[in-house]
Amino acid sequence: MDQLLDILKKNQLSVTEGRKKILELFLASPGALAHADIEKNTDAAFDRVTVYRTLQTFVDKGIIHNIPTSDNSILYALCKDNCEAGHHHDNHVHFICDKCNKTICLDDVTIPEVKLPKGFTPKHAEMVVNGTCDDCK
Amino acid sequence: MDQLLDILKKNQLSVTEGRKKILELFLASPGALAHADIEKNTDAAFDRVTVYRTLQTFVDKGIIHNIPTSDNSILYALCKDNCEAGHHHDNHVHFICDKCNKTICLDDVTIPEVKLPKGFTPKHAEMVVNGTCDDCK
DNA sequence: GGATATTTGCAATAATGTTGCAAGTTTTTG
DNA sequence: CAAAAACTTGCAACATTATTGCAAATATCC
Repeated sequence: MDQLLDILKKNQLSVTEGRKKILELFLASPGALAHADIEKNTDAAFDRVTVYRTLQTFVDKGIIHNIPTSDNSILYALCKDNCEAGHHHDNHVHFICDKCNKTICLDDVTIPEVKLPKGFTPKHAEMVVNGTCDDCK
Repeated sequence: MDQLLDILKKNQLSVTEGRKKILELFLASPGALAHADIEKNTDAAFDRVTVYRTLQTFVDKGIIHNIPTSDNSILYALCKDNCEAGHHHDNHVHFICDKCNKTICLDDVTIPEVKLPKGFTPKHAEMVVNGTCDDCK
């Protein structure tokens, strides 16, 4: 309970039912959530628009980050503590299980550096691995 | 010209105006293309549906592959020769330039292996790097 | 508790993607 | 080379996903 308020206040956000509920979902979820998941899990108690705006707000504040997927659904997951507004540090690998379809943040697996061709300067990297997760092995 | 027919015939595809034109665009483009790019560059000569279906056909045949992006637009790029139907070998890094916004296949940069936690079995990996490209440095 | 600032829900709109089917093309085959 | 067969296209309708303006509701500040 406290954790919720803590996070919202730290980011200078008004404490509202929607934000509390959505943030709660993220804290309770082992993996990433899509917009659709959130609508389902809140029993459509909040307007679609509110969910969109809440997610956007959370991304802006650095509370969650989004994960690129090949099938092009937008997934969101909690950021680690060291993320700040507009400055994400989510340089960990994301894992998508082909069986249960869950997306999991492998917080301990950092994205390796790669040597780029001449002239290319990297700023940020994303890495997504597909396969079978621990639960489905 | 020949190259176009070659690719289509190799994949047992009927040679049609739409497929020729769209494939031509890919051959001429240094980077990846989005559905919207293709509609623009063909002056809407082909129906939206046709473009969707052509892209899907090309992906199925292994002529192009799609690239995941954080901002969730679907991008497509040509596969190297060793891709076959249903069996892609596009394990190279993709680079998105923050300045010119182009997406480039770094065919020579292969995605590094990563050590996953116990119980996780990898099957496929994607890697996307943001930054400044050779043209915009 | 009341003024101010923020957030929400609704309605309308836009963008994106999918499907069935008839008409049009391409390929095959005799 | 023409007719048949196979495939592809465009249209219409529909479904899903996302965005914006604005008034009503809610939260914050004093």
